[in-house]
Amino acid sequence: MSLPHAILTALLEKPSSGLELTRRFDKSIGFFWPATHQQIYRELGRLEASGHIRALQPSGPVRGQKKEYEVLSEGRAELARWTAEGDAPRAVREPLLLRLRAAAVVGTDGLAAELQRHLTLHRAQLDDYLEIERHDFPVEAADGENRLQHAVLRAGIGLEAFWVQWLAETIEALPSDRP
Amino acid sequence: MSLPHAILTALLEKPSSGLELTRRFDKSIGFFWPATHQQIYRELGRLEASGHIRALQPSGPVRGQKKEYEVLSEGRAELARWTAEGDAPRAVREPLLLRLRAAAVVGTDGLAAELQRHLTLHRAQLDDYLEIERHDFPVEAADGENRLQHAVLRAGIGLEAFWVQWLAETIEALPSDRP
DNA sequence: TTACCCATGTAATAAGTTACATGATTTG
DNA sequence: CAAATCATGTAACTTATTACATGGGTAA
Repeated sequence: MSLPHAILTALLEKPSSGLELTRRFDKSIGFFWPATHQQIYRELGRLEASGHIRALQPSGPVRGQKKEYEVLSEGRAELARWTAEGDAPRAVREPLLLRLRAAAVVGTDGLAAELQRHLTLHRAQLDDYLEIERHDFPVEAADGENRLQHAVLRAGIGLEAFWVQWLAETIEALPSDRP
Repeated sequence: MSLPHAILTALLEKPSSGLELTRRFDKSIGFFWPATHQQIYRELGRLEASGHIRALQPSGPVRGQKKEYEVLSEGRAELARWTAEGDAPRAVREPLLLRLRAAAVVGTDGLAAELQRHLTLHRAQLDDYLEIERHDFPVEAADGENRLQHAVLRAGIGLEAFWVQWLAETIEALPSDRP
């Protein structure tokens, strides 16, 4: 039940249409909770039906017409409630790790290339995050209003840095490297 | 499509019944791909139907009777195929990070306690992993047959260590800490 | 013999993915 | 006006979660 709350957060930061939300997800909240435009439209419909948000232009819902949404007080209350709520940390669910376990049984063919490919991807993502940090959280304005957003970005940076390091180590230690 | 391959890997390591698989998932493969017994039974049924595995006791499938499965050569081939296959790294999807973003908008009530709770959980998981490492991968037998399994465990250790550090930093920097 | 655990399963729901459909607006 | 793009949606399918059902064995 996280997607509706991710959407409420995004809409509180700035009222938007479905497609605008999709774009913003692709480069912000979606780093930690990806969603396609189909999911977002479906969820916007539900949030509107439950009175958490409303469309700004009350004109007839014509297909192909942009529809902006804003959060109502009920939506804000629901988001505050959810924010204080607790849950267990999410498990990892990374298929690459399963592939390593499988490779221990059926052989490591193709594994080195796959690890290398992931390393490249994670390095690129890490660079993206660091660029965002340089741009949005410059050192001279350290820790102002947006301490929380910065903490979230730091999590992304830390996770990518971990993967980069682990992949490099694991590639190094792979049997095929030592004939 | 990872669960069937996780099950094939587990069954190759050791033929098991559904409930035994569930138990083993809870303390091994399931760290990186959790599954409930319902998921596992369903998937075992599919794998049997598609000829990848077979039940050992061919007696009538009586409800409540233990049923052991083993992997057939088709299943091993399928697992090898999948292992060499590639896919994109999984996104993070951690609701706690969404809560931080939400808290930046609706307030940080309850957030510190939740971060503290996660810190405790991640510390415990890290300790569990380190204990497993001490037990299963002692330094004197460094890097033998099970280099790959060790790499997977190292990933778990690295991820938990990251969360412990990030949570400690973030709790420290939380506004409510400085009145 | 009741209660508990082992073991396998069904059903319903929610969430996520993939493919496709449709209208409006801009641009060559 | 044809093609591309913006924008909103439907439909079908797969995966994951939650709750419940059923039967067998064992021990208080």
